[in-house]
Amino acid sequence: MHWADVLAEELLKKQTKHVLATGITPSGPIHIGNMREILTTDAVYRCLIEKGGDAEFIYICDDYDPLRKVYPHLPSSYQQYVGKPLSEIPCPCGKHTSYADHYLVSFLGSLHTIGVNPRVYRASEMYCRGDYNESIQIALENTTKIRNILETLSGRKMPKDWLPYNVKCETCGRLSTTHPSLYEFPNVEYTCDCGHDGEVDIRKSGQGKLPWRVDWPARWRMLGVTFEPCGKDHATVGGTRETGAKISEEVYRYPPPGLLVYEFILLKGMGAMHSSKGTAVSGEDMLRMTPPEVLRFLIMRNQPNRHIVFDSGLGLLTLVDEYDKEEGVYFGKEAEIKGMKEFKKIYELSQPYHIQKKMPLHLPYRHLVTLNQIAKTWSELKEILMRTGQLPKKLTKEDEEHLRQRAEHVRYWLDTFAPDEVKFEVKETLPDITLTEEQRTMLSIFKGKIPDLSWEPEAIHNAIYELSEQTKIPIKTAFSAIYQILLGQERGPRAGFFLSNLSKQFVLKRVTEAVK
RNA sequence: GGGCCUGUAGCUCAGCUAGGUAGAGCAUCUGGCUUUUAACCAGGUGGCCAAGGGUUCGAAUCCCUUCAGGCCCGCCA
Repeated sequence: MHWADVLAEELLKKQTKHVLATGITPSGPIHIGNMREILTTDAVYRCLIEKGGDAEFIYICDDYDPLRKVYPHLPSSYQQYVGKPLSEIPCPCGKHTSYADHYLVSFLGSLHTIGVNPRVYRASEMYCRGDYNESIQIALENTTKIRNILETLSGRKMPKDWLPYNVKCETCGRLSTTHPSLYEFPNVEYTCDCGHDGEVDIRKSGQGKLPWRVDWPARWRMLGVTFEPCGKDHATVGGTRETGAKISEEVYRYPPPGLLVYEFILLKGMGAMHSSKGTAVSGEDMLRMTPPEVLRFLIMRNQPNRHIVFDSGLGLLTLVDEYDKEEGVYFGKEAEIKGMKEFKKIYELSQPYHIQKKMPLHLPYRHLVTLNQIAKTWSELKEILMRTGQLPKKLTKEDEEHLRQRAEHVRYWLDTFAPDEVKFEVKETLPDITLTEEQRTMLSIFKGKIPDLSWEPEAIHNAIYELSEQTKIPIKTAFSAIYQILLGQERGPRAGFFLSNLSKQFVLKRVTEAVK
């Protein structure tokens, strides 16, 4: 059974109604780990629905969290906002209503692309609307209990007059610089590093926030959460997962949800992804270079508790090939490979939206890498494919859209992470190169042959071989001459294939210029 | 100090949530193909499943111990 089915069945044993939650703080651009949290939840959600469960998928945007520091992606002027809730900090680009919104909007866009559309809650709204008021009061009244749980389980020492409540300073608006000192219903007294001392009435909303370790369990009860994945960073002994479960049970009297721990996604050769460290491959990059169904495939085929190594180089091409292979097997066009388990379920879960009735058109992904460097736009690319008979005459809308999307992803990959060895550029004019005498001879014979040559990969390839024999120059040298006059480099994509995708006139013209 | 993950062919890994003859891709070798961005086709070689113990008629798979590597936590979240 697929892991998502196993989890769904475990949940259904308890009850049929479920609320699956994910919570991600919009403190910066989406990263790959977030993707895993979202997609893991989505997989369980889909399985629950499929098995007749009554499930809801929610996303809680922790936009009331204070800005921790000036992250690498921020201008240094953001120093003044450190400590303020993300929802009350101006947008870095100026187009959104707040800092949090800036990242939330693109995050939700990314989710939509990969086929995830949860119900969105914003912590800032929940706090300001008063949803948390009761939870805050419960927490404050159980200060000793919470304090004991935290000190016992996590082994950390809390300050003497610690309270499970972070006041937002009425003067400077910061959450992280205040020190609550005394709670006497309904007031919390506090001092702030900005010099302001005061007290807030917790019956009024939006005056402060529960610390994370308390906020999490409070929210479970409030929203009826029954399942939530968490990264392994939370899963350590004495970590938030453990203290959260205890606080949920003993303070909020709510059975803690199933807290699935997922492993991190590592980058090949770079280690773990981390939201605040500014890593080499952002989630955005990953989404733009990986087709959505392939990204889902990557998550779905791996058990959540195993780490995944994402290779943004040639490994990406292999991943897409593997996806296509699996697709072929799913539609019965290719034989199943021994040891390929759960391929059916994995394929289904990999689809962002619906499953196609017919198998999508396959074009080798590596080939798209070549074509994308010959054609500049999708319409040019399509024209080449049509002209060379690589596409069926009647191209369905779905297939065209599928190919166009893949072409876009390939293009982004080429612009960013593709290794140099797969890159080339068809030069607009004859590159500044020096050909040997024998190469010139070969090319001039080739020039004579072109007009009558059937412009197909094999024919072209054979013609070059004949030339090599005729002129007695090594085949390598012959190929090299062709790459040099077109690309200005020694090597290139498979010659026959490559040339057939260029127009005959263009090649003839270039060869003519080269032997002048 | 603690937690999680990993250890299966030369390399990358699947198989471990069904205990029942050890799998794939790459590499290598053979044959075919006039042989290029990690070419294609057919076939072959290749494994004490990290080590040890236990459960079992039967263990890569379940349990315990050990070893090695990776990541995370021990500020905040």
